[in-house]
Amino acid sequence: MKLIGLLDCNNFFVSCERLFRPDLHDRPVAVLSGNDGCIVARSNEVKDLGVPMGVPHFKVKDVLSEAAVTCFSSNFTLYRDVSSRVMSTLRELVPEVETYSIDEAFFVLNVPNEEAAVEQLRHIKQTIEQRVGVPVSLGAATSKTIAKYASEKEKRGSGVCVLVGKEWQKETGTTQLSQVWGIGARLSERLREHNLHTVADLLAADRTRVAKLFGLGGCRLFDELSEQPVYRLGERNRQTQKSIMSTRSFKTASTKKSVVADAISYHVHHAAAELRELGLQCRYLQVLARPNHYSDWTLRQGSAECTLPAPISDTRVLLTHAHELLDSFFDAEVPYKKAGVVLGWFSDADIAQPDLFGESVEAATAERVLDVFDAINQKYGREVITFGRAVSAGAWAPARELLSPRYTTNWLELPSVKA
DNA sequence: TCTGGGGTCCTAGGACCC
DNA sequence: TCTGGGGTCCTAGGACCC
Repeated sequence: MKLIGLLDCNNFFVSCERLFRPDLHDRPVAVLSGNDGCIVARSNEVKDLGVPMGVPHFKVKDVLSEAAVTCFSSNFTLYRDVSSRVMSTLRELVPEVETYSIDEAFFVLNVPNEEAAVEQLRHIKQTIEQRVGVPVSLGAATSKTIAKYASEKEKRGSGVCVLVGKEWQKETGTTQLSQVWGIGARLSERLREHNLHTVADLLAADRTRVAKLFGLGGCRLFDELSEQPVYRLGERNRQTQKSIMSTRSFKTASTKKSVVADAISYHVHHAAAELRELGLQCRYLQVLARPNHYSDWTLRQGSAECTLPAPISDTRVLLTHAHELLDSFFDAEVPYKKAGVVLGWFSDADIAQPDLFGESVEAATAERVLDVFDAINQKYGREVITFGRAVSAGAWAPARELLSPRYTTNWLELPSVKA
């Protein structure tokens, strides 16, 4: 039988932090979002305290300090590196892998029967935990949606779970629809209004009625949960990505144009570097700046976009356009709290059509400048050199006061071991 | 004082056309 | 009484995910 498996790293960001802080292994640990704003990862100890996911840090500060919780600012450099170790290990063990997020991957499981599937999952779990050191949970089923549920089910138990046929049927009566992948707050409320609470309730309903009430998404859900898989495994890698976004909230709001402009410059540098790293060029640029989401200024947000005459990845050209766009909507009355850029409409840099009237000598020089530019920044850390002002610290830069070292990707921050 | 950042996909509604 | 109808394309916004 051919099953779909799901690998999920438990409390991933917390586990990454613990990897280099063994003293925190059975201690409560939490990781904060950018700007140290929200809780985005919790160890089991913190979950048991009743601290919800995504809650603003300031709301639970007292609870956290009372329980002596160790908090970290998010350290994506570290998490990305650990993630790639997990994924490459998984790739050695199974034929087909789809990286779904930084801490999850779907994969194909070819096994003679369910017992063998459980065995195989155990083997994957053991290998990853031994080689990489972060705890993982695995699920397998006929469809992605059920596999996802299976991986959650034994998270605190054996860590592996296969749900096929009768085993899955047994679950449906007690599985709340709100727990199902793809059903968020809105949809689960609408389902409740129609007296649909558990998976069994939904499966007992008439499919055409479900289609009418809940559209395409409802149909897919219905099929996935009836073991009629809709979503296939597909390599959704970075080459097929459709947009690159770089945005960030400021530490404090600002009405100054120079501050917002600095932020925009920084984000253009950041997004363009990523674009080149992927070997892509873009034809779409959007610039946005918005006030605090929770203030009276909510409706005064601005954004502007443009289509570029030819596909590019040159930071300097993007900077020019970005600042023109900012000029077009910037409003000196508004206290901006967040700014960013979005790049889109990608094409491959190798096969991209050059501008019909572009001067090829200039283009070749530009390319060499950018190669050197990227090489220097890669060697000495991001944004060591920039085109014009692109300050990564200052009035707009977010707070990251509890950051851990980049243990695995920066020579200066390697952990030292004393014998 | 203090509420993330980066994505994808679907839908409804308007514009336009014949 | 009776206001065409149906198709396509585009876009903004919503919902969801991690």
